[in-house]
Amino acid sequence: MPANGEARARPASIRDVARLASVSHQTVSRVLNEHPSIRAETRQRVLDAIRTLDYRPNPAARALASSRTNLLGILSATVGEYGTTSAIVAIERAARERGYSISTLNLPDSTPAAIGEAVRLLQHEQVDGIIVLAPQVRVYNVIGGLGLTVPVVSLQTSTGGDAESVAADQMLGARMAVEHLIGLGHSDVLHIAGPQDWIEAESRMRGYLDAMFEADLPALPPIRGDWTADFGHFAGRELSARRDITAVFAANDLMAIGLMHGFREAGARVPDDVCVIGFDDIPVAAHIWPTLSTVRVDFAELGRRAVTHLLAIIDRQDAPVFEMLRPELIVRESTTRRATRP
Amino acid sequence: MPANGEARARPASIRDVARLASVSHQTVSRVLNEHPSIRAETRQRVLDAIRTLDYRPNPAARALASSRTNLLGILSATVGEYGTTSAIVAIERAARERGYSISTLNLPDSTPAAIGEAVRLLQHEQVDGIIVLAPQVRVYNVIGGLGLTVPVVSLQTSTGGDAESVAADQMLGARMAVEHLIGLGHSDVLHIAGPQDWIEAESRMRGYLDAMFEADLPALPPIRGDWTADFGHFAGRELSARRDITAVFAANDLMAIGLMHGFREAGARVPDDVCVIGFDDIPVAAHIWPTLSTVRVDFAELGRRAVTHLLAIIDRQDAPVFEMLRPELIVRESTTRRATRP
DNA sequence: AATTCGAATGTGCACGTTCACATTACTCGA
DNA sequence: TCGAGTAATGTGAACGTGCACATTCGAATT
Repeated sequence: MPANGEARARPASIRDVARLASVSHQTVSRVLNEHPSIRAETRQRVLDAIRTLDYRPNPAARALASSRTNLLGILSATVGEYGTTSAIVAIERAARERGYSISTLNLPDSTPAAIGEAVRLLQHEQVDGIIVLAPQVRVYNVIGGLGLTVPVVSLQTSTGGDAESVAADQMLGARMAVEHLIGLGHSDVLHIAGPQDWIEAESRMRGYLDAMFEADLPALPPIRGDWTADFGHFAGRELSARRDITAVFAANDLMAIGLMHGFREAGARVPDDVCVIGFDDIPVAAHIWPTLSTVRVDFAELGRRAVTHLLAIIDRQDAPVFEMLRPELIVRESTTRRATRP
Repeated sequence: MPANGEARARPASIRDVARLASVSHQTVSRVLNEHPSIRAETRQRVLDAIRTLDYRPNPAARALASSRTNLLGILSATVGEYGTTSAIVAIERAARERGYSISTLNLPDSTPAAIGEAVRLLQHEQVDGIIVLAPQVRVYNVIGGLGLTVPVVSLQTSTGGDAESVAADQMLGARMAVEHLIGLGHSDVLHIAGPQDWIEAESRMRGYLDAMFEADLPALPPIRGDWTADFGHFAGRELSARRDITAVFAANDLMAIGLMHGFREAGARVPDDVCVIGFDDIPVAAHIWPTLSTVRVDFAELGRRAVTHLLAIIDRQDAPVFEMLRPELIVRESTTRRATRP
């Protein structure tokens, strides 16, 4: 009969709990994992012992024995962007609420080698699933070709079939923006697109093209940007020479803001000479001058859906099918009704 | 001699490597952990076997055996803010480069209960160290009172002694901003501060007060904001009635931008009627109208330092002592020289 | 050639959990 | 009253690594 009055250095283990509750360690394990065949009175005794000892199962041991880690990997390419950041925060919250931890991995670049290495690293950490927030076509191609065994859910893919449920209808959002401009009487609407490889860039451009086509207006060749305000700034200065353009739909708010800056420097007034609308509704959009019209997407909700979806796959349940998230048009000063042409 | 042509379901273990290299598993372990007493030829044989089998040590097993996880916890309160986000990305990169993974935990609120629970959660994940990005005095008090065994490094603490080396000199930054305004001839400078509990808010306010005092100017009672552009907007409308104020130093860019919005709505022109300077240099600051003067802090460098510092503590080495990071004053349109008073 | 000592390597167990299987307790019907 | 069948619990062995200790090897010293 060992004297047990000593101060314990180590945290309590499952066997300590078992001893205190006068059961076997396996019974404790059953209580923890909600096995059905446990007498209510026994369960209570175990739970009491757990509380008394402030016992928490050791995740490393659990992972080793069960090869389940309760860890979700986030593979991201573009942290710093507003949308990505919001989504990540939401994912982390949602995951914690369900007992999962998050391991983030930010891609240094999106070469196939880097992507492959990143995925291998996450896989090696034995994550139970991966959420991909790297909306570049290339990334999906690489990951698809890797023959992974861990489930992967990606935000904003519009290429595959099943990932649709974790996407916002960006094409629709872009259409809403462009149709809004057309509704104001603009017929010469230019699009500043995102980089070629980006899925979101493609969807938004597609929305632009569709809206123009349906309104029977000639679509202008889009300009490829890189999402940054600096690029928008540059483009604005270049474009101000072209008097034929009366409205611009920029693929994100940062480029829209830079664009307005460029216009301003060149003497073109927004919205009087040219209207500008962005995409994302970043927090400053409502406060800059002129306040920026834009399209809002609930990135946080997207993140939560990704977690729900992924956990369903992990637990081999049917993943709930969501409709694509509907963006919201936010009209502000940068697209007020312009004087109709004489 | 076992036939080994079978397809393996499980990844290779340390014993598989040992068998292939004709050594004991312990020798493999020594090679992995860079034990000095290994014959070069043996090491090479082991390394070859590792490459052949694409072996990677199992983190869960390693954590269980050594109770070291190679995991760093990030406790954050304010993701979404530009500075925090930049720092987190940098931390993650720096940590990965040194073989550590990151577990992020975003505080839902900063009540002592939530903080305690968060820290306990991280501790229970057996993180080797924690980086705190929750610059509220309260948070440190709670954590300090917890008697933690894992090393904690926090960004931007100015209360304790040793954490100084992972901080930017925000007080200096604030002084630079205010002295800049004073240099332009302003004597009635108002400060829009951050929330009371925030260390950064206090440092920036202190810088304001010091600069005013040294210039022999009366410091106006600061207004407490909440970091958001919306608050700045509100404050701007309120303040525009006060004609005595000719310059405002806002504790961050978002409030500065909102403030300019409020002024604009009330008919006060920036910088002609009132100058505004912010803090952070968020990406849009250079592109809004008027372009925003501000103070730039290298948050990414701060994050890298935090990692360096923390790993040194974990490895029981002397932590390198950095000087506080020096902020940089960025002068733009919002604080151009104003007409001197008649 | 024997002795010594450090370098190089091997052996077995511990870490804390889950899994497969074994055992005991209880319920119900004949 | 007994057996069958299921509910409830227990036993021992993994999982893959690091640690403490034991052993062997080799060269230098006497």
